[in-house]
Amino acid sequence: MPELPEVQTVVDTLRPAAVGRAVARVDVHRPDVVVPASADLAAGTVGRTITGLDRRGKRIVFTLDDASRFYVHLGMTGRLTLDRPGDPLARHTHVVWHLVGEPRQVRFRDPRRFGGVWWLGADGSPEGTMGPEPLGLAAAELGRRLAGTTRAVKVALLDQAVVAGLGNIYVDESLHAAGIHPTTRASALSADQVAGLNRAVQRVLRRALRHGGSTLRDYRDANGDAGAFQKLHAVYDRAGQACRRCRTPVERIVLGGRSTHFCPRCQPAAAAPVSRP
DNA sequence: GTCCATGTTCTTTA
DNA sequence: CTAAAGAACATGGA
Repeated sequence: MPELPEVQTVVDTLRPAAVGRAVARVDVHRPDVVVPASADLAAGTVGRTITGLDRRGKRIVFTLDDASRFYVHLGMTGRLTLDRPGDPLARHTHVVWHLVGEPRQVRFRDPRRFGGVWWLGADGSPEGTMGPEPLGLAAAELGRRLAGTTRAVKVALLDQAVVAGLGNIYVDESLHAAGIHPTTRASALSADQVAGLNRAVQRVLRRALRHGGSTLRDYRDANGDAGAFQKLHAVYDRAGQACRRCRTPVERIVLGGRSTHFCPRCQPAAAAPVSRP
């Protein structure tokens, strides 16, 4: 479910209820969603106060008053929601945090379990090999990162080590907004194309943030509300439908194993695209 | 039954 | 050796 706009919206809707609250109790219904397996999430969080809630890439980072941290990744179908104790516990709810002085509890639910909870302690970092945040990124830096790979620009932008936070929806939407064909080799982009792409990424992400992200199926913010940006998608999940800019039918191909949507008129094929089957 | 899905990581291939 | 391509993970909906 989650790319940068969705994850940021979860953080924004969860923060007022969570930050400043002490953790009264943690129910771990499914211990194997906690990484590493040796971590004791309950022991590390009960009695601590949540002092920070932030997003880094697609990771939701909780900071506690003893400087220990953990992050939640929503994977494909994960949700972090605020629910009343009386609300029925949905299937695949793996962890519940009870807070002091906040009637709602924080529930982590993830049917496919591609997501999870990563315990960092006081010394660990949520960074990993993640690249920079796309909002505020300089075009020259994006250009340096794309120049280093011959992969299709679509595939390169999905790589969290290149830029953090983009996923299948926003890569397709950004490439459309920039007028760049998804099979174009990343290293073959001109400086002008990179600059345009950088602007397009930021414009698309900011618009999506204003609309609370995209809800295709699973995504909800912490209050359980769906996003609205899916109604404004130009190409994503719109194969065969009219491009919102030029009315040409949107095409769908597979790149990097992922559905890829583009407008053949707005995004003309490059002279030497990455070959595809 | 089939195919597909907002993601990441491991394995295989070139 | 490295980079790229493909498979795998687990569940549910169309």
